[in-house]
Amino acid sequence: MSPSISNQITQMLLDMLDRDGTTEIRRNDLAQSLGCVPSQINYVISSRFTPERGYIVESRRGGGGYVKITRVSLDFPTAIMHAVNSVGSEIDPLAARSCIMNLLSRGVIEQNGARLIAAAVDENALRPVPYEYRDTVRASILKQMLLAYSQNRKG
Amino acid sequence: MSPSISNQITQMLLDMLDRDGTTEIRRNDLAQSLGCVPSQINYVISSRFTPERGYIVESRRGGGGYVKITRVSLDFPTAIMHAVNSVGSEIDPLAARSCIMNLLSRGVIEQNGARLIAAAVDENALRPVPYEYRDTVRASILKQMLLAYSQNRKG
DNA sequence: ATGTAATTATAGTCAGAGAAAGTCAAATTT
DNA sequence: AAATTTGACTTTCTCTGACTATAATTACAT
Repeated sequence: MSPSISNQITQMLLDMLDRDGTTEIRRNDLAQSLGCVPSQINYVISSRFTPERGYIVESRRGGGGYVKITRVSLDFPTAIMHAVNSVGSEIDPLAARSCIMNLLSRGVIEQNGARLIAAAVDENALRPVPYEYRDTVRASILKQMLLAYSQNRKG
Repeated sequence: MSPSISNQITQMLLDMLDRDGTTEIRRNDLAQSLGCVPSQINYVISSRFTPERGYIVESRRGGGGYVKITRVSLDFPTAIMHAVNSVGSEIDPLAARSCIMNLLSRGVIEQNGARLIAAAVDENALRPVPYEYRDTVRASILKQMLLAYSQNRKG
């Protein structure tokens, strides 16, 4: 893991979330204590704690304001369907990765499956497809695989 | 073994890999320290650390970016490596299917894995890719997935 | 005491600068 | 001819700060 500030913030938030699945912060304080500008917290949240990835974020401005992050969890079929539906007709490498990681971290899919799916939709595997089609192909493969995955086992 | 810069880079990466099978570099730093242009690192990676030779490469751009190379474990079934090498640069749906079935029937891969791989290289998933590229893409994906599979525990 | 205005305390947005890595094809070496 | 070397250009990800939006609190007038 790279030592970028964004990654530190991410890690810190994940640690807090690991305790009870929810965390509430004061944006400015956190930024202060990490030595970055407040808006970077927003950047991290919007690039990593997305609904796609299984988080809901609420906030409030003004005096006594806060930012609250909650990790949501769904049952297997619902989670898979949700994921499939969220994919759309195109998906870029980062979003695909997020989608897979999200399912993995929530225990919807397993490490082995995640690896296979990740390998299939990786930019590396898709190199031979013309750039303009890549995200469309990625979406197609991802959806097919998730569907196939849901056939896989014990519900 | 000429002392070309590419060979030096290769050797350095191999040395790093010998420690724990994985290595993460900052492309620009490495290029700097070896006195070559950054893009030469890409050349080395794409010419020597290929899936056929048993390497998985991941990377990230932007601040805190990196290039990570992983060598699949030395004790993984040679059968998989054989399969990867037998695939070539193109493969049609039928051949792909029989490749997968073959590995499955020999117990090299499992039902679940076979299903995922089959889904990914299926004509259905690849529909969005122009016909002329399909078999090439299929080959690329298949190889990447088999390689990823060989990373799975209890293989 | 009550309603309104001013002030203060937060958080959000966005565009631009900065930091890596990737691509491609021409030039060079082997 | 094939492999290597190079650098100009592209794409992606991160960081920053000026500006905006909203909520709570305080001040003030009635």
